[in-house]
Amino acid sequence: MAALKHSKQRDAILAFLMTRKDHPTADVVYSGLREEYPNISLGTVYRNLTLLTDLGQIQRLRLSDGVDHFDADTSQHYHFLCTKCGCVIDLEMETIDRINQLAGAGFDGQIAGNVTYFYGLCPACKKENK
Amino acid sequence: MAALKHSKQRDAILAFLMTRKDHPTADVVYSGLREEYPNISLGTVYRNLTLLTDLGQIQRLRLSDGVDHFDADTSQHYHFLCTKCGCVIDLEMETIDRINQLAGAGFDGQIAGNVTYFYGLCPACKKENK
DNA sequence: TTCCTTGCAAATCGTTTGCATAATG
DNA sequence: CATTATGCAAACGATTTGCAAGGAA
Repeated sequence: MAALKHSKQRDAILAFLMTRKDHPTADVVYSGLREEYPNISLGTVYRNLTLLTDLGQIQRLRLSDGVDHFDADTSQHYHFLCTKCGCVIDLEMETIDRINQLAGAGFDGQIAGNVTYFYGLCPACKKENK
Repeated sequence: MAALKHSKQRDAILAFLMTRKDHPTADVVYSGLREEYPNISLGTVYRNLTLLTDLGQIQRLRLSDGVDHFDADTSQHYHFLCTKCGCVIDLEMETIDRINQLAGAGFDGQIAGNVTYFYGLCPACKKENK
């Protein structure tokens, strides 16, 4: 198994993610880091985002917008995707993991977990829509 | 707005989808129809799957495996994705739409719905794993 | 005849990967 | 020195699209 070496880029990527709670995409991370690291490449960003995800230091959000989002908050929590502006917001709510039991009843396989996120209009778009 | 015309290909795609409950991908639909329609193109399959989805005649499942699956059953129900073999199975379970209320409490936006699916080992892979 | 739909191929988009070079331990 | 990480560009896989020709109303 690979013997992880330190890298400025990886640090910068993780640091960048920790400063934001809007769950940026790889491309946003890339653009955001271009200023401080003009030579950083998209490949490096992707490689490190995947690595950090595998290490459990960040989490990858795969919503239905077709682009992966990343979140430095690895605690269990739920997300909201705005169908109008596409923004992703954290939701404050209790766990709903008991739905796994509901799903498991009458199912012969083994339920390991669920993927759940909510959609609709974010506060800003809702206000605008009036 | 376009004035929908009839097409054999569209009929065949819908019919094919209705014969299967394994939630095939566009490519599987394409391959499956090649026998009866040797000249059908992938583009046509994609175009019609999207059209049928927009018409509400089928539903598109966007799971975390990176490939869209399609389901001719448009009634509300839940899906299970096997993390080992990648198969997609329907789950028999009551609605969990009340989680929308949980999500909406303390959220300023408007929750329109949720995307939820379960994952783990399907019956076959579970048995095999012993 | 109108114009929607098709087949085909090229294009797009997000993401991954090969390779030579740079950086880390 | 042994290896991992990087930058760059090319490769990828899924899906979309432009266009000329075919088919439905």
